[in-house]
Amino acid sequence: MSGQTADPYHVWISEIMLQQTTVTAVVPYYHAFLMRFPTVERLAAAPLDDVLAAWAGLGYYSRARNLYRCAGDIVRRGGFPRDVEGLQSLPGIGPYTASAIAAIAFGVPVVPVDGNVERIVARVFAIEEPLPGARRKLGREALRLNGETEARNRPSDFAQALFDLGATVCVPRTPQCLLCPWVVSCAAHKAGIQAQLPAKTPKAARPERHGVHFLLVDEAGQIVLRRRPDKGLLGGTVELPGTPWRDAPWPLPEAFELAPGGPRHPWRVAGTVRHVFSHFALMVTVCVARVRTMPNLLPEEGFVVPAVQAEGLALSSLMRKCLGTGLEALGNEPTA
DNA sequence: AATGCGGGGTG
DNA sequence: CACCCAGCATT
Repeated sequence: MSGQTADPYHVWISEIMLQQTTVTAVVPYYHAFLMRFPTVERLAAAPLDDVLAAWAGLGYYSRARNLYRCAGDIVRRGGFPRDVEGLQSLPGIGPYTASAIAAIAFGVPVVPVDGNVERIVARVFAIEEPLPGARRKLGREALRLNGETEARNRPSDFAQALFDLGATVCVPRTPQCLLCPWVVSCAAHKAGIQAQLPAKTPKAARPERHGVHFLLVDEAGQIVLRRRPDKGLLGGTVELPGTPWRDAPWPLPEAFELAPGGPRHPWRVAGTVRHVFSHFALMVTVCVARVRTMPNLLPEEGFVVPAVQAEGLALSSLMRKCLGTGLEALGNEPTA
């Protein structure tokens, strides 16, 4: 598997399979796949279902669909693009995979930067800037590392050597520094921080907020909705009536006081819905109740609409989730 | 910028 | 057994 002779079809298949997937998981699939689809032409000519069947068990099945679309594109254009930009324009091929194919199949002097390479580079140069912000910097340093190695003029060998090192020695949690050929020049090892790198931006600690929303259904299949104010979060969208969203969870009796038609309905908990906004996460408890006839509602409590018309309204994805949870619970309930 | 997409490995 | 992993497409 060295140098400029690797078949781009083989490289492409293996790189797609190796996205988010370990080598040991890929190997049997890879061989079986190439037996079944020996060339890109044979792949493009096969039924999609055959391709999906060959992929079954590997996960991330959009990879298989993109692979199939991509095979058609490649055959139509008469072969693989031989540069990063052309490769990246193909479905399922992003920045990493485009660089990997270019380097390994075509000897283009680029360094494909995957998680392994990011980890190795962050450690060798002790780069403490967290990912993903440091991605560009790590890519530049990977190029610099390439220039300092014996394999500098063999992009394919350099890339594959880095993958091997990252997969077997410079592993995420417990790097095997005693086995590492670069231990003496590794800045992170020298500082004793190799296991802490690469750093990652702490996932923005979003405060969690809580609310309770209500799905009230009458015998005619009507429900109560209300419109949010035009300004602010989810402005102008339609929602199930509910409590304000606050930091503390709502004890149900307290929430029921704010339910449409008041607390005197047979409310029960249908489930919870979690939704992440940019600046906080929301946990919604969805409560449902069936009534024979709709109570009279104050205008601010909402309006009555047949449930089947709800999906035509401006429901946010949060409220679609809540409505779905509520309707599902009602559907499972023996009609009283 | 954040999320969903699968399955396998790890602590 | 909950958590973690980290390319690409989509939103």
